[in-house]
Amino acid sequence: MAEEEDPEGPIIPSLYKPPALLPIAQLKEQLLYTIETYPVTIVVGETGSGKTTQIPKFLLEAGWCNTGQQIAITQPRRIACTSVAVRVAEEVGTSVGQKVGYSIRFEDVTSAATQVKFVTDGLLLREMLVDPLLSRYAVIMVDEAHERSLSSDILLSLLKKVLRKREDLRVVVSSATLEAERFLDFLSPDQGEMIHGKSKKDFGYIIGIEGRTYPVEIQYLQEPTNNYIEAAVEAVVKIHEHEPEGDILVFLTGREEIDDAIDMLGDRIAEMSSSQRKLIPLPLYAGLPTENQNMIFTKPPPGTRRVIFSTNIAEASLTIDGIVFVIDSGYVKLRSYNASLGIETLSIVPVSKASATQRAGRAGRTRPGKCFRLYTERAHQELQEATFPELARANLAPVLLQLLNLGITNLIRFDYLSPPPSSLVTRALDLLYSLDALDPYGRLTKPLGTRMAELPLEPQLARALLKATDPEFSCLSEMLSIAAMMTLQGHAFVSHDGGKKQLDAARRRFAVAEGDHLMLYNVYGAFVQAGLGNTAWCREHCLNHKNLVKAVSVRKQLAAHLDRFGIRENVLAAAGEGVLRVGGRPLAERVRRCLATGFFAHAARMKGDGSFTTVDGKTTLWAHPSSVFFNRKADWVVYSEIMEMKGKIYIRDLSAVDMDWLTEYAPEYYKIKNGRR
DNA sequence: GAGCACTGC
Repeated sequence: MAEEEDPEGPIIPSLYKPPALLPIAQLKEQLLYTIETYPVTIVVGETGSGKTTQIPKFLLEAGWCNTGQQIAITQPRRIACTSVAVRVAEEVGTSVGQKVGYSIRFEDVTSAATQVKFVTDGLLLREMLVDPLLSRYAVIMVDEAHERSLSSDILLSLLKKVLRKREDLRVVVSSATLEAERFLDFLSPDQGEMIHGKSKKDFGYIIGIEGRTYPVEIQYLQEPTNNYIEAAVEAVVKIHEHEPEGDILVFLTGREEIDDAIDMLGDRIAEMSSSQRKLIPLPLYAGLPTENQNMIFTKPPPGTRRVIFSTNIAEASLTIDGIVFVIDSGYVKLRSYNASLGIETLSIVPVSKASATQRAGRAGRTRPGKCFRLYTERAHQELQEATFPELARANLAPVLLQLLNLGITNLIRFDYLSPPPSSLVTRALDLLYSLDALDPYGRLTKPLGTRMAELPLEPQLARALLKATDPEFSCLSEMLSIAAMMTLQGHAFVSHDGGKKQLDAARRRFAVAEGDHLMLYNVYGAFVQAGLGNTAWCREHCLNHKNLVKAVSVRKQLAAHLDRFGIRENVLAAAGEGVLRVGGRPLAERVRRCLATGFFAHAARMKGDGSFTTVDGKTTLWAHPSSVFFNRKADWVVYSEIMEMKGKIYIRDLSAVDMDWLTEYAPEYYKIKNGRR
C-alpha cells in the first residue's frame, strides 16, 4: 500500500480532533492501510455509517482471511449478531453460515467455510478459555465499545494483553467520539515502552466516518418540570396538533410510567374531535409478551400517528421505523451494586449526554426530525458525558471468577479500562472465598472453583448445582430445572392481557409451601409435560412461552457442562422415577438443603408483620409480591436475589430452610459472622 | 404490604 495514503501523519492523542468525516466508501483504502499498518484502529463511526457491515467486507476482500484465519466482530447483543450477519452474507452473495456466519449462545451458525464471524462479546470471552490468544482470528473488531458493557470492557483488557503477544493481530474498536482517545491510549504502549518495535505513536490510529442520518432539531423546556409523565403527554398532544405526520417515540423509565402515560393520553384522546382521534398509543418494554412487542413492527392504518411509550430498550436495542419525533424524559432506570450492603439498587437517574444524543438520533433515521427534551438546556449541560461503565457498578463475582479461570491472578491490579472501586473487588473475592471457589491464597480451587467459573450461572447458584450430586442431596435433575428457571429472572410468568388477578391465580396453581424454587420446578415440569410447543397451555397459565423454551435450552446446556465434568444426570431421576428418599429425607427437603449450600449468605427470617430481617437483624427486607411468601408464613428462608426499589428492599426467589442447615453447610461463614457480633 | 431498566454466557 502506498505511503502517501497515511492520512494525517503522526497523531498526538491528547490533541486529537476528528478529521473531516467522510463516507465509508471513500475511506476504504485509508481504513485498509491503517489496519495494515497499525495494530490498533479506532473507528469513530456515527450512526448509520455502515462501519459494522462494510469494514468486515473490506477486510475480506483485502485478503485478511487468506491464511485460513477468521475475522471476528463482537456485538453486545444477540440480535445485532444475527441481523448484521444476514445482511453482510447477502451483500457478499452467500448464505449465512457459509463465508459469513454468526455465533451466539445456543446458536452457532458457522462452518469450515466461515471467514467473517459475528459473535457476542460475552461468547468471545468464553472462547478465550479454550484459545487464550484467539489465534484463529486475524482481526478482531470490538463494535459498540463506547457502550462500555461489562464484557466488552473486559475483552479490551484481555485484547491489550494478547496484542503484546501476537504481532500479527489487528484490533479494530468502534467507538463514539468521546471515548476514542481513551481506547487508543489504553491499548497503546506506555510512554517510552516499545511493543513489537512500535512506540505509542505508531501503535494505533483514529479514523472518523460520516453517518447517513438526517438532522434532528432539538428543543428544550424553558422551565423545568416536576412531572415528566404529564409533560410528555402534553408534548404528544402538541405535536399531534401542530406538527406534520410522523410517529412519536417517548422515552420513560419503566412499565408503571408507561402505563400511566398511556392512560393519561387515552383521556386526552377521548376529548378530541373524531377527525383528530387518529392517535394510537403503544407500550414498549422488554417484559412485554412478544406478540405485543411485535405490534411495534406492524404498519399502522394510513393517516394515523403512533405514539410509542418506551423504556430504554428503544435507545439502542431496538430500532423502530417511521419515528420522526422523539420526546425524552431525560431519565433512565439504572441498576447499581452497593458493595458494603451487598444489595443491588434499581433507581431512576438522569441520562448521560451520550444517551440523550442517541435518543434524539432515533428521530432522524428516515427524514429530518425533532426531539423535545423535557428538561432545560442548562440541565442538559450539567449531565454526565457518558453513562458510568457497567464494570464500575456491578457485582463483580461472576467476572472475577472468569478472569481467574483465564489465569489472571492479581485481580486488584488487573489492567481495567476503568478500575472498579476496590470495595467491589474485595466484596466479590469475599463471596467467592466463602463459596469455596477460592482458597485462602486467592487461587481458584479445583475442581469446584474452575467448574463454577465455567458454568454460565451466578456463583451461588453454580455452587448449589454442583453440590446436587452429593449423596445427601441427590437432586441433580431437580436442581438443573430450578437453575434453568432461575436464569429467567422472574420472567417465567407474564400477564397477557394486563390481568393481575389471572396472573396471581396462575401463580397460586403452581405454588408450594416450601417456596419459590420448588414452584419454579413445578412450572418447568408441567411445561415439559404439556409439550414444548404448547403456546395455548402457556397462555392459559399466564406463562411466557418464549422464556420457558429458553429454560429448556439452558437446562440442556448446563447438563452438557456437567457432562464434561463427568457428572451425569440419573436418567431415572430425570423421568421422575428416581429414589425419592435418601436417609429418610424427602426430595423437597434435599433440594432446599442443596440451595442452602449456595445461598447461605442470603438468609433472612420472617417477623410477625410478614416482613423479614437479615441475619444480623439490622435490615428489613420484603418478599417480592411474586413470592409464595408474600402472603404465607415462614421462619428462616434463603433467597437468590436482593434489590432495592423505591427505598424498599425486596427479596426474590425464596425457599424455606432451617437455621441449622446454614451453620451446617457454611460453618466458617457463620462463625466469622458470630465472632464479629 | 404491592411489583424488574437493559444486556449476556
